[in-house]
Amino acid sequence: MTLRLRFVDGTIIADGAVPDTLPLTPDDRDRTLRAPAHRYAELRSALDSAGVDYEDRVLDLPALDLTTDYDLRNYQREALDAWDANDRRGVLELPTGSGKTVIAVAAMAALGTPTLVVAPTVDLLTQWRRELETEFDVPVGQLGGGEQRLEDLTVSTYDSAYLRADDIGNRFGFVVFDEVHHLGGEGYRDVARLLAAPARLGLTATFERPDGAHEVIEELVGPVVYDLAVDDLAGDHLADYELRRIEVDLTDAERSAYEEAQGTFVDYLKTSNLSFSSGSDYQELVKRSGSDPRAREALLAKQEAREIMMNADAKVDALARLLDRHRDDRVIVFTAHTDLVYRLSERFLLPAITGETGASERRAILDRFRQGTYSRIVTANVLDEGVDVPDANVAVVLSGSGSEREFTQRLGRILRPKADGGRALLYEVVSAETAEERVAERRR
DNA sequence: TTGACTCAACATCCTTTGCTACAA
DNA sequence: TTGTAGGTTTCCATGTTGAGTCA
Repeated sequence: MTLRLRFVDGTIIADGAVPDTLPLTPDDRDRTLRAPAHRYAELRSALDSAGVDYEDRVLDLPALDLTTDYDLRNYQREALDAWDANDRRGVLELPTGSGKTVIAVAAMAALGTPTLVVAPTVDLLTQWRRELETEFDVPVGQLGGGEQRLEDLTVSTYDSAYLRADDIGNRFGFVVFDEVHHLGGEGYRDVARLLAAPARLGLTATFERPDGAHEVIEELVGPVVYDLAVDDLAGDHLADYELRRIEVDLTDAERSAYEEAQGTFVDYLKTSNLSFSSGSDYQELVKRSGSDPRAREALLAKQEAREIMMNADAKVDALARLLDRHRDDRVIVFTAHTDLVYRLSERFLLPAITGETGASERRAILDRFRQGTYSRIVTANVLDEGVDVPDANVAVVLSGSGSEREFTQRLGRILRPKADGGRALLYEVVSAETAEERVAERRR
């Protein structure tokens, strides 16, 4: 019996005489040899180079006529070529606003095979679908956002792709992961694992993850094959920009509350033999806090210290001065906590967007910002990613995490090239002599 | 179709010090 | 004496999102 490959529930099963060099593991339940579907391309090339004759029933895909008349910029062409040269696998790390979508569309046109595009939010899903419908003359399916319709070109959320991957894993020859850093999530990585698509493209502005899970992504999608930083494109395809740090002092009351809380935390560390040389020690502390009351107290104290430094009164005053200085500019204000968003919204009469803001209200606010009815908005972490935010030229970061990704995304909100060629400004307001100075240092 | 709700998943959460028991 | 591991089956809090359900 000749060797036969078939797709079952997110895995490739090999029937017949199988060379032992193949990366397959025996499945005791039904005595078959299996590999996760993402290794399909690898299996094929192993069989081909061993000269083994086999029957391939994994994918049976129609050829699609996808033509496009996009004119790629130089760096977009280079990125596409680099991906092509790496057996059509890999990640492109490019800044927000550099036209990642365009590159993916060009790749789809070049391959002409059924393609799945996976994106993290419904908002991005809608943008992708619109883009593909405009560009190609074929129906575009959608999984997620209330629809479950499969077509040769389909866009999906990570959540829906996760739910459907085992039964649609053999329907596509190409998969595009937008904001591919999400694929490192414990559950989401199964999406890439259960798909057989040999061609894989990941898009992101910040590939590396603090938890190291980008290594998993490299295995499932491929390594970074092309990358550009904001500074490579600033002044050319993106606006020039400037970062300004403003330090503010805590009030006396804030200072003493901060020192006391931070002290509780540091005292615990000194007696707890936690080394804190890496982020994993924080996880350890969290674990302990489940059973050790002192660990719990330390963690809550740390939480309190963070809230004090991130929401300091002087930041509100600093914002007042900045809003005054930039009366004629388009300003987005970012914070880490929703409470502060609403406080600022009341005091300065700013339209606010947080996780609690419903979809229709959010759309209305963004529309008015786009039209110019509003020239400033305040938000927590909502507009960090995956939302089509109208352009601004001034960003004020009142508080944020130490995440490089969050910082890059916030900066990206003001980098669209300006009509008058003007430069964008990002202010970071930081509480002096607190841990926030380190946090701000870490993110950039 | 919309809105309000619940639930689960994901992300961030961080510091400048050196412990203790055990096996080789 | 020296070098090394220490640990299972997670999870203090806050914020955001998608899926699913129900009215």
